[in-house]
Amino acid sequence: MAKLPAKLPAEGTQARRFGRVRTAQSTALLEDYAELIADLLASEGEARPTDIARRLGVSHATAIKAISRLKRAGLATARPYRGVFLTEKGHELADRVRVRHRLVVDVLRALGVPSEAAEADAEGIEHYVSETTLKAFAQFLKSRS
Amino acid sequence: MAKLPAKLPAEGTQARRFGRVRTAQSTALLEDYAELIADLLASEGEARPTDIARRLGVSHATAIKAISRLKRAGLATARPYRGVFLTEKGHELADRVRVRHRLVVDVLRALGVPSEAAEADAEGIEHYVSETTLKAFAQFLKSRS
DNA sequence: TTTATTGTGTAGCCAAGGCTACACTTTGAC
DNA sequence: GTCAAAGTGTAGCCTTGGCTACACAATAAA
Repeated sequence: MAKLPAKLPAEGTQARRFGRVRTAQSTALLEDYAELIADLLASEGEARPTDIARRLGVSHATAIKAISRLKRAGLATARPYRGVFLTEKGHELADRVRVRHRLVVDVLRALGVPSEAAEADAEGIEHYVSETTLKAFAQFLKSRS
Repeated sequence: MAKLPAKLPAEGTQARRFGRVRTAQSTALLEDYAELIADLLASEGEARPTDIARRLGVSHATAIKAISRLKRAGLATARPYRGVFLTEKGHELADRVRVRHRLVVDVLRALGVPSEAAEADAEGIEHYVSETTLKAFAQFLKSRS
């Protein structure tokens, strides 16, 4: 974990926001892995490192490293040669991520973004949408249906 | 720059999207720096590493390292102890980023997101909005005014 | 049951983006 | 003109998230 900067007192709005983005970036990847693992567990009954790697387009070594970060974060468990599983915390995260993803995609589509682009962009956008914004999105969708 | 993965042929949609997100992430920071430098040049007449660092809430060493990446990318120039300047390419990038940022903020606000959250979230979101989505956003704003 | 294929895990390398520590310029106040 | 303060730059360290290469385990085929 990166050490906290020497000066914590809010240096200004911009600095605070920039910091938030950095934090989000570091969790974005764990979120993606958690979601994919939940997905594989649901559809295949198991989540193996190689499958995960293939789905994400990375090498299996990269996937395995990410999995150990998940384990360290208390999101997953894995026994050698026996696949990966999510902890309760991991499942909760995956659920939250899935809901958020759908919401972002739906809003984009409601704004007139073609499905393909909506899905693709949501993949990046979703990690930076705050609770506040999420609520507004839900509200917006409800109001126009 | 990270080397290209061995297998380029699209492994599948998910892998392609994941890859796009990774690419966007690597340019996000350069975009933020370029925008800030343009901002400082416009408002202060000069962009000094320490100011940049303060505004972003990072150490000056970090800012200086980022500036040399900007130089390597052909986006900025700098002479020792003489501040940072943007190349034409850098200015173009900064302009594009600024326009995109405004558009994202405006759309979020139009969706009912409070200004503060809209500004903060846009900081993260903007880097992942494709041209297609941007066009849809512009269209949406125009249609409802 | 041996063996080939596939999967897993580890080690080691790289670049990015953080940090602190230290040395060197510049600049501004006497 | 000197000197202290502020700014700049470099070096070195860390973690993350990529990669390849190689060794080991499991499984399927002969």
